[in-house]
This record gives sequence, structure tokens and C-alpha cells, in this order.
Amino acid sequence: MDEKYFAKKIEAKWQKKWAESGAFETDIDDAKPKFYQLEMLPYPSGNLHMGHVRNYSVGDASAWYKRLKGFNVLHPIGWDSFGQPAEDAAIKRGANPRDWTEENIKAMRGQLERLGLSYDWTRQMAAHRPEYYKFDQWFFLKMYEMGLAYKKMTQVNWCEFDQATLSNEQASGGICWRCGSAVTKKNLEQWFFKTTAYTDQLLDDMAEIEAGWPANVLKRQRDWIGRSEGAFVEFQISNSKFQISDSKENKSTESIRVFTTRIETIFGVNAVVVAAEHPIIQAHLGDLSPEVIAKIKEIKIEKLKPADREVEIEKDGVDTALKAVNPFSGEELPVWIGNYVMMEYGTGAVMSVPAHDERDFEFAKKFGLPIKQVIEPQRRGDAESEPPGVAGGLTAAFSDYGMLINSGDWSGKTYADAKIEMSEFAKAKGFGETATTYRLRDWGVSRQRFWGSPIPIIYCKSCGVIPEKYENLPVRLPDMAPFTGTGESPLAKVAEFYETVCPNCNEAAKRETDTMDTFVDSSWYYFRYLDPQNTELPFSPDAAAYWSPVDQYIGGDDHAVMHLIYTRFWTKVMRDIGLVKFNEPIKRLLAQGMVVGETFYDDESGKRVYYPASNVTVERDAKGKVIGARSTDGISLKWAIERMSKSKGNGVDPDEMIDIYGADAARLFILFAAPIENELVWNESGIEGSVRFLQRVWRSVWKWKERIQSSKSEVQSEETTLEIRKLRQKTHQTIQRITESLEDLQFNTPVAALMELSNEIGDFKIEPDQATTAEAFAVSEALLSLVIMLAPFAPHTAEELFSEFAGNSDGILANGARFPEFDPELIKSDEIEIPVQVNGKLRSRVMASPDAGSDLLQELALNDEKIKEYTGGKEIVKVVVVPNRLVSIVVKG
RNA sequence: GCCGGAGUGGCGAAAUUGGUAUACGCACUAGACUCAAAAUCUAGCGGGCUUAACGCCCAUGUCGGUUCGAUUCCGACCUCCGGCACCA
Repeated sequence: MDEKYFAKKIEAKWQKKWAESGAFETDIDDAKPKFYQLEMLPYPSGNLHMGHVRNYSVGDASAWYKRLKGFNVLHPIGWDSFGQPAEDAAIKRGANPRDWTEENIKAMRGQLERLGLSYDWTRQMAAHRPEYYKFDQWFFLKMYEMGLAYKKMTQVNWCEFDQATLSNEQASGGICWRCGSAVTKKNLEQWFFKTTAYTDQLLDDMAEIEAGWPANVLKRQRDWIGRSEGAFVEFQISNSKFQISDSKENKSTESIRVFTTRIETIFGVNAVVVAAEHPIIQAHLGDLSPEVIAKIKEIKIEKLKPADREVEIEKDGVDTALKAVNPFSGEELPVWIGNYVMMEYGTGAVMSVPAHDERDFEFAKKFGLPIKQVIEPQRRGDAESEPPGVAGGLTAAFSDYGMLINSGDWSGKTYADAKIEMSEFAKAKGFGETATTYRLRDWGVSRQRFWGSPIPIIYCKSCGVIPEKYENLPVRLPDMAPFTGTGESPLAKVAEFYETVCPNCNEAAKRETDTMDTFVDSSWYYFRYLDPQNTELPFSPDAAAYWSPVDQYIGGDDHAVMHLIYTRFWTKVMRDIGLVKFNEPIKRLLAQGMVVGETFYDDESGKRVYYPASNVTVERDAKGKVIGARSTDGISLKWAIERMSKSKGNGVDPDEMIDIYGADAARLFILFAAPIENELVWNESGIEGSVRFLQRVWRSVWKWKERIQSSKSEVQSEETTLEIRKLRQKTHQTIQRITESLEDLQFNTPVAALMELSNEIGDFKIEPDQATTAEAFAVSEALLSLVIMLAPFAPHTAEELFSEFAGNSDGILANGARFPEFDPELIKSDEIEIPVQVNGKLRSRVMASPDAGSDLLQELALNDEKIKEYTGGKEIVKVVVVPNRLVSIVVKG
């Protein structure tokens, strides 16, 4: 060991040692409990960013901690390696997507290794490799058999000029992002996974994970699924002009079905409002007036425009001249088309109750439709619950609950009773039923892309849609395809790929040329780690039974909805296939905050400029709010906090960090700087503090190591001093604090605790060569505990220092070292300081034994000289004594 | 608009079931060492008033409440951040 701390030297050394000895390769010791520590896998862009460093530093700390606590730890990593950037590189530079991806993986693996992360690299997976995507296809076939994968026509954005499908983003504003021509909708056959088959399970099983998942993630998933309890009600079309003429039996079979959550307001309906795409409108296009047709077109075009969330869209619509009958009141109502009704939700038709729904109110006001109040507050005369402007007619919708009025037989009932009774009535009469609708849709998985798992389906002229046989998997991607960038699947141009024979009749047939959404890969990747070499199954049920579910999952909260819903869905499918035996794959989830950087813009040009933070002074107003910035060379700048990235010029390259400060310092700092769920504003100068801390620990060990070694042969003595007790107390308190924090997934406070212990060791003023055996032991205990507890945060430094104590360089884990345990006896003090308050204000402190009872503490407090000054000549009203905590005296006069 | 979350020094942040507010770090100031600088070490570091020993007052977004005692609990308000959004 060198007297000076050289991060580079020891980091390279230990990384090599770990790799050679397979230190982090997973093995199963039956005597130990298991722990599956998982972090979200990266996309191999070629560059690690600070968000990754944060994510993986936390995961690594957790994995190290659990190993030191005596768990069999599985801590794997892999690559989400299918996706658009590889294809873009192919389009732009003619790169081969596979080579491009493999090179990036190689580069990023190097970066991860330089961080010294304790992964079991033998279990690595990569989505783009056939041995992995084979099982995407395997799952697809299973789901097809189970009726969970199906094909249907849907509308996609289509550019006629480019002959290309466009994503919603690419079709923004109704204009093709590439050529500028108008976007049309095109019907395209797409494959779907039936996520909606598991909607209720996805909601109800949240109860199983409630304790371990952040509340806001569950809430967002709940909102996304959007369960809504209500009823369907049929409104018959009544005017003969629009009856379907070719209906032989009954001319009035046509009806509009609406979905409502407020059936009890049905006597207040003034119109049925439908979406412009509603089938009834399509069916009667020929019967509608030219004005109505024009309006429909207008509304449809408006809908294509990009949604601006800040601006509320003005209500628009038109009376179709159709009439429908309110089945409760018998009233004949107009049927309107409204731009605020969405075809995608419910039935694409609503009953408009302006008195009790804000949107309907706005619509009625604009078009002068009648507004009839049918609900009044339950508590009359209570100003707060009164509807707005009730005396002279409503001035706004009254959407609270209350009693029914103007509602025929139901007048006078409470909304809750009426809701139930009216639903039952509708069902009995055959014009309605209770219903639950959801916002969640089936998962469209077809992508017209090259760089994804091919969908294992064959189209045969005589047999139709035929799944590929299991023994023919994987359906391999060709090496290359003509990339036109038009959005049409490149595989459709590779005859060697799509030309095949029908597994059924052996006639010539054509393969599906779309590939799967990359979210498919990330839905089950962490089960592949459990059994990465399996060629028959995605993983064996036995391996899954031992390691899964995941004990701890860590990743960015941008995946709170999509990825984490898909993977929950996938687990339920795997359970139904028989691969796993549980409902929920992830016990505990930690959503880590983003790493952001300060970004500066030139005030005049508005252009982004790069300045190191040290060359910029940030200007704040009196309240401390940032109002601007100025560079040292006098240029006025605009200041912003933005997600770190190279293109924004606020990015920090992890390699550069490691090069300057070392991986340990970078990791330590990123954990120390802020609670893990907070956003972290990267700040360069803070990391130097971490380096200083590591150097101080290093020097302490260096200073004491010889004395500690020599003390090992000395006879232990019972002799003790105040200094020794103080140091040992701090040591054991620190062990307790760090253990509790890590169990609670806090990573910033343990680092602070390590620093405090290090400071305490520094304050131990005895020189090593004069230290007694007992003193040397106390220091040894403190330093050894410090070093082992440092391992989750700064493993290289910890390993190097530990080998000084161990006398060999096998490493912490190989030596069987364990996270230290604290001794509660040693945490206790002989004497503690008890604050004394008079009338709620701190006036003095008295020293007492921690075992001192209330009477003794009261006596000590009342006899304290300073306290006497405050109590003298006054009446003592009350004395509150909290043993071990404080004494509070109340006086009068 | 609806639903969450958060406001503590110059900055990132601590604070157990309500019990000594500001731990730890950054930045800053002064001193020691040095020919000098860096590094390191020592001391100081919420605001104010007296002082220069002690001490006192005010401070956890604002206002109020409960309590011997509130950053913590309750009510109202302000500000910021995040999610969702014509979801019937």
C-alpha cells in the first residue's frame, strides 16, 4: 500500500482481481437467504451518462450491503439493445445495426467496469441476440395460442407522398415531419397483446406491492388504467327520416349507447352528443345536410392538430337533426356531434347533462341548449354546498352530489340510492346496464422497423394466418436490409427473409415483416438472468422459483407507467403459462430522481453556451431565486436547470469524472449529494470533498496500521478511558445508524455518518506509538468498521484498506468479512446532557446518567443555578420530565 | 382544471414516536506550515442586540390553532415542482 491515495492504481488493481476471482459471480449457498438486486438495463447508445452512474451506484451499494449481510446476491446487468438509434445509424451512415450495437455494448461495458460495479457478467443478456429474441417469439406464440395476441385493423398516421407510417410525434400538426405534406389516417393491420384481459388484476394486485412501491408510481398506474364505474344506457333513434330502411322487422332498432357515471342525472339530459367518428354518423353520412358534413370535416381536421396542453380547446359541434329518446323520461332529444367527445373512450357517445357537468354546461351555453337542474344540495341553506347562482338559473355546472329533483318517481331520493335503483330499472327494462370502462387499451406491438424481434407469424394463401413452429425459432433477422427511412418495414424488402413455406401445407408463404415493440424485450429480461443459457425455455421454473421475485428494483421514474405496467402484465401471462407462481414480479421499487445540470444560454443570441461552473457567477434576488448569471468574462447569461446531455453542453462525462477523481469518489459523491429520489443538480466542487474524505480515511489507516498490527500480539486489557469509551460509542452508534439507513434505502445519510466516524477517529489525539493496547484496539475497531461499511460506497478503497487489516489481498468477501454488528451496551453513555426548558425555552443543561429517573432529573433541573434565575420567586405550575430526553418547567408570575 | 409532492443557512441537505433546529459536505473567512503557491492542519461560519466571560431576542414559506414544548400534528393561504387532462 502506498502512503498516498492513488485512485487509479487501486481501482484498476481491484477490478482485475474481482474479474479474475469471479468475486461477484452468483452462487447459491443453501444456508443463506437470497436477494435479487436489479437495476433497469441501459440502452447501448455507446455512452454512459450520469443518470446511469447514479442508478448503478445505488444498486451496487445495495448489492454490496446485502452480500456483507450474508445473502446470496444476484446482481446482473444486460442490454436493451433493440431500438431505433441503431437503425438511424444505419440510415445516416450506412452502419450495420448489429455491429454498431455490439461496439456500443463493448464500450459501455468498459465504462461500467471502470466504475467497479459488482455485476455477475456471466449472466449478461442482450435483446438483439438471437438466443434472447428467440424467446420474445416463443412468448408471442404462447400468447397467440392463449388468445392474448391478436391482429386487428387500426388507424395509423400515413404520409401519402412518402408512403410511410408515422408515429404521433412524426405526424405532429397533421403535417409529415419529413416532406411537409398533409398526414392522412390509414388502416393498417397491427398485432396487439391483450393487456385489457388483465385490467382488474393489474389494479387489484397492487395491494400486494403497496408496501414496497412508491405511492406515486402506483397512483400513476391506477390513473393510466383509469377504471370508471358507471352504466350504459340506450337512447333509441326516433325520427323516421333516419331509420334504417332495409330493416325488415323493426324500424326503430337503431340506438345510441352512452356511458355515464352519473345515471341519476338522466332527467337533466338535454341532448345526446357523439364523436364525429361515431358509427351512427358514418352510417348516415348520406342523410346529413351539407352543413353538418362540413362541420364533421372541420372537427376531424382540428383533432389532427397537436394538442397544446396549456390552451383549452373551445367547444364546438353541430346538431345532426337526428332525434333520440330519453328512456327514463320519454323526452325526445337532439343528437349533436361534439368535438369534446372522444371515440376512444367509453362508447364515443355521452348524455349531455349541462346542469351537472362542466363540459356539457359549456357546450349548452355556447349553442343555447336548455339547462335543467335535477340535483340539489342535501343540506339546504348551507351556503358552501349551494349550487352557483341557483336563484336566477345556474351560472355554472353543479357537479357535487345531493338529492334528486325534477326526476319523476326518483325525485326526493339521494343520489346514491337513485344511482342503484335507476341502474336496476334500466336493466329490468332492457335499455341499460351497469358497466365499467377503462382507459387502458390493448398493447399495439407491431413496429414497421428492422431492429427488433421479428413477429413469428406466416401468411399462407390457403391456410391463412399460421404461427411459426416452435422448433423453427428463432426467426432470424437478416444481416442488413435496405433502409429507406420511409417508415415502411425494411424487412418487407428482403425476399430471403419473408419468403418461406407454410408450416401447415408446405406451400410458398410470406412472413410477417413487422417487428415487435422494444418494450417486449424489457418486459421479461430480468427473468433471463436467472437462467441465461437455457435453449429450451426463456428460463426454467426452478431457477425462477429460487431467485424471483425481484427483491429490489431501481430505475428512473420515467418508467413508472409504460415499462412497469407491461412487465406486470407479462408476469401474469408467465404465471398463466406456468413459468412462475406469483402475481407480482417486483417486491420493492425505488424510483430515483434525474441528474440535471446547469445550462447557460447567451442572453443576446439565446444560443446555448458552455462554461465550466467555476467560470460563472449565478445571480440571485433577495429571496435567493436565480434571476440570471454572468460569466467571469462579463457576458450576461440565462440560467436553466436541464436534464444532463452532451447536446445541451451541461453533460459530464463519467469517464472524465473517473479519470480526474476516481470511480470511488464519483460514486460516493453521487450518493451523498442528495436523497436518491430527489433531482440531483450536478456540482463539480462537491466531488472534491469526497476525494478529501477518502484521503483522510486512507491516512488514518496508514497512520495506525503498524500499531494495530503490533497490538494483535498483545494481551487484551480491560483498561478503559473516557477517550476510548467515546470512540467506541461513536463506532457502534455509526454501525447502528448506517444499518438502519441502508435497510430504509437511504444512501446520503450513511455517507455523512461515515464522515462523522472518520472525524471522530481523527480527533482521537493519542499518537500510535504511545497508544496502549486498549487504545489501539478501540482505533482498530473503529477503522475496520469504517472500512467495511465503506465498501458499498467506495469498494476499491475499502478493499485496499481492508487488505491491510486482513494481511492478505483476497478481498473483503473472500475473507468472509461481514457488515459489523453494533453492541447496544456500547452505545449507551455514562452521562448524558439533559436540556432544561423554562416556559418552553431552553435555559440550561444538566448532566445525568441515562438511567436517571424522573424524580432525580426534576431535582437536578430545579437545583441548577441558571434555572433558579428563571424560577426564583415564581410559582412552579408544572414540571414535565421525559427521562433520557428533557425537563420542561412551567412557571407563573 | 383535477390529483400528488415539496418549501429549513450563500448552496446540497440532517433532525427517532412532537423533545437541545441547522448533523455531514460544498463555498467562504482568518490563522499555522511554506521563499511562495498548492496540498494539509487549526479555528470561525443562520440573522440581530449587547458584549467580547456569560448572555438575550428572532428565525424551518405566511397566518392562526392544539401542546409544557411544533420543522414534525390540525386549519387557511402563498409559492414552486411533478403527473394527468375535454375520461363522460
